[in-house]
Amino acid sequence: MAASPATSRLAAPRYALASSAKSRFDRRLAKILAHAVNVFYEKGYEGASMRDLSRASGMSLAGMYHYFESKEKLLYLIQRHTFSTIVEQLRGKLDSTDDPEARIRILILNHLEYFLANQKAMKVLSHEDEVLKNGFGAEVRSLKREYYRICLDVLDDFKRANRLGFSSRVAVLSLFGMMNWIYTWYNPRVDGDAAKLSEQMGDIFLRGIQDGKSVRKSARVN
Amino acid sequence: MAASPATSRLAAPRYALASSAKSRFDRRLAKILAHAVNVFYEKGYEGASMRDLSRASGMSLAGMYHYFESKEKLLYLIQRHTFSTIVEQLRGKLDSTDDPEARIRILILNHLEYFLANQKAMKVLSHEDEVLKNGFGAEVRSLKREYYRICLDVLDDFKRANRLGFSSRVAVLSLFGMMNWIYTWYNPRVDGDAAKLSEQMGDIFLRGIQDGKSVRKSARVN
DNA sequence: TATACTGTAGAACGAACGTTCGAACTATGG
DNA sequence: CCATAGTTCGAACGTTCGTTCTACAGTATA
Repeated sequence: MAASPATSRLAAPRYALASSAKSRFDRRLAKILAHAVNVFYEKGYEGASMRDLSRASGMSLAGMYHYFESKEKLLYLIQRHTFSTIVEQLRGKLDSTDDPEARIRILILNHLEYFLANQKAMKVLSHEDEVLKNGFGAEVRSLKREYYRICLDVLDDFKRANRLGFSSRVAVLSLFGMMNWIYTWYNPRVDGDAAKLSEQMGDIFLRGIQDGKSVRKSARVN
Repeated sequence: MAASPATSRLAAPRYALASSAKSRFDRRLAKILAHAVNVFYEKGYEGASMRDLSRASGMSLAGMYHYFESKEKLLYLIQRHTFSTIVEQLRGKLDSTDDPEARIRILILNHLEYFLANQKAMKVLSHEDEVLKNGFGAEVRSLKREYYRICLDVLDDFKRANRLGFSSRVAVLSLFGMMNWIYTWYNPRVDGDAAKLSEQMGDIFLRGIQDGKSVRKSARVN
């Protein structure tokens, strides 16, 4: 048979990556993933060839297949790692307070901090979110739903605490839009760091979902 | 020689499409573009093959090349048409009033109306915005800057009229994010039509960029 | 009816794609 | 020092890619 290790070690913590993975295999794989992120970031998933990816990692084309069985799995590993890390981080930080507004601020800051620190991975996550099919796609979509659920709950708490009437769904999805879109325009020199940006977006969003006489209904179209 | 018409008619209003294009050639091309939008929408630019595109238009692979000289040009024609139409529509509608807030409402409604009515084309425009290089890319980017400029001016008017202090850049780009992101989540059955959505987003955004005691600075993180 | 141009498609081009195979290398442990 | 497992890669597989060539049918003009 002579099966490759990636397929033979069926159980075992193959593809650890999240925790303190120590084996030579895991460290090498993590390096490959990091280089692959750069290539996917620049050329897109379909536009990046296995030859591009192997060149970027300084490894032969065939050698890559020792670490993962397909290009699709490579994208899956990147997306899973990125998504589960941001969910994990958010969970930890939200524990620090019960104040509903502060929790929304935390959510925004965490998202933008992670987004800007891992901009390329986050673009690959946002931009290539429909290419994974079947099993891999289902797993990533499940992580996404989990993240969405957490944020929706944070918003619902705020809404209840302040007796507000906005649609939580539209609000949270609008907020995601504001934040995820930055990969198309962010420039550190003119836009500052995550703290500055999250304060600005937080201000807009938090004022936006609260009641206020400031909005003149008369100015509405139709 | 036997040059194809697409390359031989050098001057002339080849690729009219925007205005009331009447020739058999233009009508057929418009049909192909419409079908191509569907395919790009579902598979992405790189993921869609010329064979997919020809199948969708019910035309042979070779026959397509009578209407445009490359796959890249096909994407360019789609993007240019979509973008110049939305810019043109916005220009027309903004003329109807001078009220700064009403103009922002118009901008949002126009964007969402067009976005939802041409959701597939708008996704192709948003999602495949980096694949066009050189000449084609420069032209589309120029249209994008024009649209950005108009929106920035509308926001600046509002800011000046109400003596507000927000960053117009961050505000307009956040607004684009809110609006453009909807292609990832919009469901007509639960989210209603463009008018409803633009009222909700308009409320969030307009309150968000105005001053108000509602935002507790104390709740800020760090 | 002869002439010229427009529109269409079958077949093929070379290049690039994701993936596989087997041989060769290196590291480890008895 | 040999045996074994883990790691690497050149070469090639079959397929699909975007594009082109050529021949031919349709249509309008003269």
